[in-house]
Amino acid sequence: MDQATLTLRGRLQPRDAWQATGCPIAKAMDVIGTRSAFLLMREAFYGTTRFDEFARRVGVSEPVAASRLKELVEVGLLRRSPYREPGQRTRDEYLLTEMGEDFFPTLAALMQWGDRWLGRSGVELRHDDCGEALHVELRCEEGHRVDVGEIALVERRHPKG
Amino acid sequence: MDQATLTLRGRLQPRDAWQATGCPIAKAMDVIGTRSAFLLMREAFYGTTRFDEFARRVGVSEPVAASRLKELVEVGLLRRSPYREPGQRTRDEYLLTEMGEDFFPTLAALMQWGDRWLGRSGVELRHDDCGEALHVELRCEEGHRVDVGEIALVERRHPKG
DNA sequence: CAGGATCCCTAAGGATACTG
DNA sequence: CAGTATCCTTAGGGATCCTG
Repeated sequence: MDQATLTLRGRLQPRDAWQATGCPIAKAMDVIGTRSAFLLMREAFYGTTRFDEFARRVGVSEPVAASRLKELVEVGLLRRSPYREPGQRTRDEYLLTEMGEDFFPTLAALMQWGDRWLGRSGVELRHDDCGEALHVELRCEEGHRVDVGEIALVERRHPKG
Repeated sequence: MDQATLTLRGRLQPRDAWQATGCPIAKAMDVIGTRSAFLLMREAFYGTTRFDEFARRVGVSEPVAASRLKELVEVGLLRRSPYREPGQRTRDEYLLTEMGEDFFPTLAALMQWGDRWLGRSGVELRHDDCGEALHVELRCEEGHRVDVGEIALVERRHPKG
């Protein structure tokens, strides 16, 4: 029996427990479940704020960029903020909200996975201060690094966490 | 100027650097960019291995389950393994590969985000050993916890990392 | 520059029925 | 139980053209 085949198995009786409250992954994917939404969020983290930059860098058409950005604003991951360049009229730029910033670990995890399994890209994330490479990891409140094989899914203990 | 608006901004000159090698997020989303694929992977982590369990628990129709599972096997996140129940003929079950297991942090990150911003679900992940709640975090090789505001995107230094 | 309007194509996904 | 086949609807996304 392969260790890799035993992950979580049999220790997850309450795996239907969220049928009542809704699986958070399903809820998340309902809200930002498209490739273009993920890539627009990536761009937001890379500092892109202007409509046409989003469209160009992500490589989607303007109509797609427009509807995705609108959805991301409605959902609350981005917000519009007025700005004015000298001699120009006031326009809006798209900025990350706190909810949007908090989405970064998901992108980082996906980036890490893609880099490892779908071929290395030419860039990597590093810690500003010390210059060392970043990675995403699972830790418990006690600070232990947790491996995929050491995880249990349980009914939530503290309602307000 | 809102701190939340400054994330990564201006420190990401090489943000087009992967136009050559391909953005890992885009590659990942090309491979598993659908809601049903994410949810099927969730189920695989929860120990589901049988076709009809996948379809039922994820809440998708058999045709959708069939085509997604097939894609996930082709891509390499799942593999088929023969099993036999007493008195039954041999069948296949779907098991996580190493590539599939390595996808867990992405799901955990999405789960964490969804739980925080889209309403708490009734379940949570915990560390088997100590029983404490899990979370996803960003760390550098030096072991520092890294906040979203302290990240730089740079061209990769060590080609074989 | 920042979109909206329109048209078209393809992919995601549900429903039903059928097979080894 | 583990799918396939068929049909249908909707959503994602591209292309082109137009507007404030």
